This record gives sequence, structure tokens and C-alpha cells, in this order.
Amino acid sequence: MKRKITLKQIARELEVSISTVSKALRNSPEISEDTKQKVQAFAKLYNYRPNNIALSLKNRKTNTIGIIIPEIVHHFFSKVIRGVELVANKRGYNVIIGLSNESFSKEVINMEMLANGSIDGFIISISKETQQLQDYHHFNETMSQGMPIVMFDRVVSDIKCDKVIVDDLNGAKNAVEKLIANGCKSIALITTKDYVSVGKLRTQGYLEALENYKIQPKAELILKIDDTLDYETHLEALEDEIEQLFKSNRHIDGIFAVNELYALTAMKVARKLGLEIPKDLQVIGFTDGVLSKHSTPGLTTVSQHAQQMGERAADLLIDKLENKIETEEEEFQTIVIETNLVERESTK
Amino acid sequence: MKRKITLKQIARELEVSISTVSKALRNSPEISEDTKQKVQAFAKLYNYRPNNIALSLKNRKTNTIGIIIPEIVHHFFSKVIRGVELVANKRGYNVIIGLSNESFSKEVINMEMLANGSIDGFIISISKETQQLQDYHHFNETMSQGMPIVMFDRVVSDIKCDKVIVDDLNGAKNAVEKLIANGCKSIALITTKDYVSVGKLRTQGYLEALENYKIQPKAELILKIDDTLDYETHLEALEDEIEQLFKSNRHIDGIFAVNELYALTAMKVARKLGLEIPKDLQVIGFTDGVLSKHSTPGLTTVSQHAQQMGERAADLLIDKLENKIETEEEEFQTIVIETNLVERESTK
DNA sequence: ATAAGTCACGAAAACGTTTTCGTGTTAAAA
DNA sequence: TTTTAACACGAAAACGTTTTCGTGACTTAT
Repeated sequence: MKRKITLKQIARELEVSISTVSKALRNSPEISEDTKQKVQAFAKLYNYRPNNIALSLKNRKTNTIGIIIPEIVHHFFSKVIRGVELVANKRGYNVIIGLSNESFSKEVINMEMLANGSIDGFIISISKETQQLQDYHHFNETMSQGMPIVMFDRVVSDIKCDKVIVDDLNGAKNAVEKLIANGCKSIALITTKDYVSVGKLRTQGYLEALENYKIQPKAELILKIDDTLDYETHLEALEDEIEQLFKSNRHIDGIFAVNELYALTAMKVARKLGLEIPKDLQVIGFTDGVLSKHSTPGLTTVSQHAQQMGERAADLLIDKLENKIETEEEEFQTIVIETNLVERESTK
Repeated sequence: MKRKITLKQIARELEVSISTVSKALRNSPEISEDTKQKVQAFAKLYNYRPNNIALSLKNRKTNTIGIIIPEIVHHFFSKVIRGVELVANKRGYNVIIGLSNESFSKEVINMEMLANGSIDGFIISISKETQQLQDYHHFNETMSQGMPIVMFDRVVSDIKCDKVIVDDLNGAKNAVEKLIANGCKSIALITTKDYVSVGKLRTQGYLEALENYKIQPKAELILKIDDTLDYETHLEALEDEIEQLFKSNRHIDGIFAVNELYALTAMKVARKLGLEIPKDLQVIGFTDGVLSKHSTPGLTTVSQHAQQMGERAADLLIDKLENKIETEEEEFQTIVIETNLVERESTK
């Protein structure tokens, strides 16, 4: 079990100085051809590679970016990571992940753990709890120490940093308008509580669509799910709530849900109540994931282009990292990714 | 934009030496109470945190583990990551991810990128291409440099290292025996080509179950899918193959599929052909993911306990990292995670 | 023969820590 | 008064690099 070889060992073995070895390997003109040959051959033989940690310390640059997300077992977030990893790798960066698990304190701890030199910058989607508490001190502190942050999807508008967001409002609006155009007269909304920024925006899109068509929104058609409880394990509670919605409003002929699971569950409940999809009820969800694609009937959804979001976020961050020079004026961008509607069998 | 404060700056400001500052912060008895107070107060005020990179260099230990997987947009792998991250975090480690995207060369590059000091050890599930090529030099080289590897799920038995695997054979066997016990007379298998280690084992489990019940396996009931093509985008091809299977074997009344997607697609095709589930056809899949849970009817699956695999793998790796002393004899463990059958509506 | 210039290399600093060892000052013991 | 011991702190090395600067040995020009 021999350790990795270092410059010092090569130097000792070849009876030259460390500087000479370093220069020889980097092909410096200062070094004679003979010595270069000798050193390079030796290095190759022993498979020398510079130690990343030493380089990071010297250059004060780790070439690593940290991504903090609430959850990884999630189609959307894992796609974003894939996007981030793709461009990070292409541009010579590593990616280190931290999961907040929707908890404020874990988000803070994770960031502090990474902010002490381990990474050059952050890509973040904030946790629900942070959104609720509206405590953003950790973001401000991190940025005040010169570490750039790019937020995506769940962003906070007060914070001055680069952002990549989805056009939630228009995505929702278009979806609902599609339902209206398809003949739906009574469209229900299944959404989250308002503190979830994207839920709020999608709700707003729903309302705007109705307004455009002079339809009076009805409070009883808007179901706000309390998603602090993990709906993966409380599926029945969700089903019950939706069943109540249908039973109290028999005339519902369209559903817009702010995520896949709500939409799928709505379809399931509807089927149980004897409704035929899309004849009696048309359904559109947000977030195009595996569930929508493989459900029967296939679910029409608003696609968020998650991977593209990750790619743009990573490019934004790395651009900022590599152009530190002129960044004194501190300009921040917000990239808006347009959604598009993926039509499947749940709509006419 | 002030940079993070260092020991040196504190020392200069307080007109003491760097050593004194370091010792004061670590509460060394060498330092007087007065000085400690002063230094600690100052450090707190300026929110001093030791630089991780410098510590890594000094201690020759990064407290970071690398996880290399073929794909991240995948329920199984993301659950494993969650498990890894969970225990890594708990034990004071960070997690850095590399995606091989099922490619041999990306796997090698990713490993080399991380092996140069960035991490202390690897957790790996090898790519399909690597399994095909059977080129394992990068694993051996990494380990010969004293960097431990823990393989999970897709492992290679020739390599001497710690492993965490699922009991694929028995999982499959139990599933098929369940089908037999439920009255299935003609059970088809939908699997992958044999170079995929887990596919091979699951196929073997299928055969053993049949043998136990003195049922003669029939070659025409075994469909081996070539999954070098990304089945997410070639869904129709998959459907066609399965449809052929059904049409040539009208008597099929049971399906065992080695993953969720194959099982789900089989259900879809069956329904299209007018078969009722589970009356006419019973289906069991491998890998308990979101699709199985939310499909209609719910799919009975063999659960792999992915998160637990990740946790065990991380514990194994960190144990090894922190017990380097007595590891001279190099003992390697293989942890087998037992599967269990999650029964839903696709079986009687 | 001397001055200037080129060549090939080494010493040392720096990145930010921790830790070992040495040392000057003061107080206690002989 | 002298020796010893405790105390409080600093210098320096080490981790593995890169890079600036210095320098001795030649070669070339004057």
C-alpha cells in the first residue's frame, strides 16, 4: 500500500530540487531537455498527479461547487443535479452535495460546513422551513465573505444574488387556459400553502387565467394542502382531502395541480368516483417527471426543464467565479426558464 | 467583500503569534486565561472558522467521500445517495458526487479527478460499460494507493474490497415462488442482457424458483432486453418487444420483471391486449420505487432498501478510514441486504 | 583577460493550519 | 543568593504545491 508519490519524493530520488521537478513537469524553458526527460519519465512511471488539496490551498481555489437542496430522492432535484454536474465536469469543477431535508438548521449547518474553504461557490434551492421562517442570515453572511451564491427554483427575492427560476406564473396560467380552451367550466386548483414561493406563484397563474376568461374564482375550488407532512407516507390523508373536494363540488370538470403527485392522486380519486379521464375530467399537473410519463392515462404536465436549470445555474456560478476581476460593481442576473406544456392523455 | 479571517490576521491584530492564537482557540493550558479570553472573543466577533483545505493538507485527510454512480435521475441511486449523505454528515464527512453516465471512460476520469487528494475513499456502483468491458484497472490502481473502495449493488466479485449488495437471487426467487403459489402456471421473465450482474442474478433466481417447483423453464418465456439504448426515450421499442412476447405466448399468466419500468410497461401492454390484472395476469417487479407505488394497479415489487444500502456502505467506508491502524491484514466484508416483497394490487 | 550575458538549477516564500520544542520571565525552593 | 520549576509565549517545521528571485558555471563579446 504505497501512498501517492509527491514532488519531494521525486526530487529526492532524482537528486534534484523540488522546484526543478515542478518546473520540469510543467515544461518550463528554465529546465534543460535532459532533466525534463528524466523527470517526466520518472513521474509517468510512478503515475504522479499533483495533489488537489495542496493546489487548492496555494491557489485559494478549490474548483469545487457546493449544491444545497432540500431533498435528493426527487425527480426535479436530481435532474437539476445532473445538469449541474454536467457543466461542472465539463468546466473542470467537482460537485459536492448537501441535503437540507427541508430543515432550516440542516441548511445552515451544511452551508457552514462547506463555506470554510471547501468550495468556491454555492448553488441552492432553499428549504421549506427557511421559506417559512424567512431567516436568510446564512445567505448574507456567506456572500459577504465573497462566496457567490446562485439560487434556483425556490428563491428569495430580497436576496441579491444570481437566480435561475422557472416561469411558474405563466406556466400555470397557460395550463389553466388550456383547460378552459378545452371546454372546462369548473376548474379546481390543488396547491400548497402560500409560504412555498412556487406554490404561491402557480396559484397566482391559475387566478390570472380565470380572470382572463372572466371566470369568477371560487374559494371552494381551491384546495391548499399542508405539505409539512410528508405526503409520500400520508397518501391516504391526501386522497381524503381530494375526495372531499370532489364530493362537495360535483361539477368539477378540470383539475390543475401544482405537482405530479397531487395530479396523480386526483386522477386516482376521480377514477374511484366513477369519473372518466379525460371525458368527464381533464387534469394537468406541474413538474414533468416519471410519474406523469408512465401513469395511465399519461398526465399532461407543465415541464420545468430541470436539467437545463441546473446547467444554467452552474454556468452562471462558474462565470462569476472566473470573472472575479470586473465583478466589483456586482451585477446579478435572473434567468427565467420558460415552461412548456407536455400533452398526454389526461387532457382532450 | 472581506475575505474569511485567518489565524495570521488575528495574530497580527492582537499582536501575538500565530501559535498563541491557535492554542488559545483550542483551549490549550499553555495559554493564560487572559489571552484566551481576548483571542476567543476576537475570533467570535469576526466569526473565525478554520480553513478546511489547510486542515486537510495538514492532516492528510479530507473528511470527504466520493460517490460514483452511473446515473442520478434514478430512484434507486438517489435513495442510496441519501443514505450515504445521512451517515456521512452524521459522522462529519462531506459527499462529493461523480456521474459516470454508464460510460467507462467517464467513470475512470471521474475517479482520477477525485483520487488526487480530494477525497478519502470511494463508494461506487460501476457502469454498464465497465461491466461489459470488464476493465477494472482503475479500481485496482486506486486501492493500491491506499484509497479504500466500497462497491454497492453492481459489484465485481474479482475485486477485493468491501461490498454492499442486495440478495438479488433470493429476492427474485421469492417473487417468482410467490407467483407460483398464487396459481400462475406460465411465468415469463423480462430481464436484461447477462453482462449486467444484477440482471443475471435475478434471472438465476427465476430459474431456481421454477426448478424448485419442477417447472420446466421455456426459452421463449425469457425476454432479454438490450438496455444499452436508453429505454426512457425508446419506450415504444420496449412495448413492441413485450407485445411480441404476449402475442407469441397467449398462455402467460405471470410476469416477473427485473425492474419497475419493465413491469409497468408489461402491465400497460397487457391491458391494451385486454388482460385484466391481477385476474388474468399477475405481475411482480424488482426495485420498489415511486412508479410501483403510484401506478394503477399498484405494482407488487421486491424492495431493495436502497437507503439502507447507502447507509451501510458509508458506515463501512468510514469505519475503514478511521481504523487504518489494524487494517494491515486487509479483511474485506460483504454485506448482503435482504429484500422483501411489497404486495400491492398487481398480485392476488 | 575582463566584462557581460546566458543557462540551469536551487532556496525560499506563500497558502492556513497544528504541534513540538525552545526560551525568557517570574515565583518558589534551597 | 542561587537553583529549580512553573508559566506563557514564540519560532519553526510540516502537509504539497507554484513561483519569484538569486547564483554559480559557462560562453561570448570586448
